[in-house]
Amino acid sequence: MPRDGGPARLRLQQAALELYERHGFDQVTTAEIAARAGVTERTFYRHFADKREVLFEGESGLRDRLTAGVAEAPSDLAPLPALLWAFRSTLPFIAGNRHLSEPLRRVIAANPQLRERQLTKTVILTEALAAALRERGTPAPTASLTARIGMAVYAHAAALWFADPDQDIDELLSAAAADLCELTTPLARADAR
Amino acid sequence: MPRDGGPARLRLQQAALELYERHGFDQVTTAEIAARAGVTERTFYRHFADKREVLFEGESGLRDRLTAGVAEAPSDLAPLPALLWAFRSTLPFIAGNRHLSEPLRRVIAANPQLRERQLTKTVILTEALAAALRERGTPAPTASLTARIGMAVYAHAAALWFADPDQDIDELLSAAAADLCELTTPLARADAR
DNA sequence: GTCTATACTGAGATAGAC
DNA sequence: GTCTATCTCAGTATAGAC
Repeated sequence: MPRDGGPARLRLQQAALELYERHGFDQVTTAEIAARAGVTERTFYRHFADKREVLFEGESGLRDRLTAGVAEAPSDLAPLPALLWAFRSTLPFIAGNRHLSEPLRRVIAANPQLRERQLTKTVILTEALAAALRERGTPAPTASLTARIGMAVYAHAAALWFADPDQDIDELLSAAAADLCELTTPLARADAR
Repeated sequence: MPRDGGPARLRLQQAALELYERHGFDQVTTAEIAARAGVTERTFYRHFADKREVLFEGESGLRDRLTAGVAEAPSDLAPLPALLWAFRSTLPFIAGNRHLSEPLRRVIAANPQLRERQLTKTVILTEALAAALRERGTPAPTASLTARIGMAVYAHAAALWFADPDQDIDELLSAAAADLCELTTPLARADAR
């Protein structure tokens, strides 16, 4: 069996993104992707659990950066500020990779199946952030709630940024955090009930 | 074609839940579900878009109740308190249906495909809540962020409740809201940056 | 209601790295 | 020799087209 140069995995990812973007996710078969990558269809499934997963390798990279950011955040920061600190530390990376992540984003946005998979990745990321907070000593329930709230703020800022890329993402994140404070002040007045 | 008694749709839902629970989602074919419901496989796909969707009819009921709750909430309530008010108004319904929703919950939790679909339903619910807040006059970006935060609080409380059903879900929701306030106080001190 | 494409799975064989 | 990546072949079931 001739093994040509590059790793099949990477070639499959590139082939998939190109074909998905050109013809649409539904119109591309795994056989086509495999053919373009120079391997058989079965090999596709050895590397990726299904037709969607081939696009989401990059997610784990972001996850690693964010959890590392939580670990590196100043230890005197409270849970939520520590999370926001971690988000800020990844913004340069995100903004810098925009030209690469943009086509991927478009492909995912265009297909329900891919959007569905991305939600799963978001949940995994949320759980990873909760675990990272627990590593800092945050109690488990607090860590879980903080991760959910932090992801909500982050997702909100990201959505605004994607809607209007000219805005500064750092400022959007700060604004979202400030908005969160405003939203919760009436709750504090009403006390625990 | 003999049409026996009950509506096919309901029989399909019941048959699917029973079979999924007994044999596992992956091990059940749509043909088996249809046969058990006394219809053809084609009829299954007339009623439900895919093998998963058959389990998620109840979600739209909860969505309707929650959006109605947001509309009915006292008009002087700020967005987030209004949302929490709506959540509280649905708690009796949720707690009351527990014996019915429990097996459904187990089936969904046991399968990644079903969990993935549920996440989609959660996103749809979040967007519906944001729309309901806009109907109350909440500006669009605030409505969106509020819906995300509210869902985070609700999901957190629900997770704790499912982990320990003996706790009072109303108190769990209040506690989650109080925890949210505590989480955000250090943010307010650090100001907008 | 019928037919079909294709996503996905399983078992077993081969090729090369170490 | 082991281990891993790949291929071959054969099959099932979902979902969509007709």
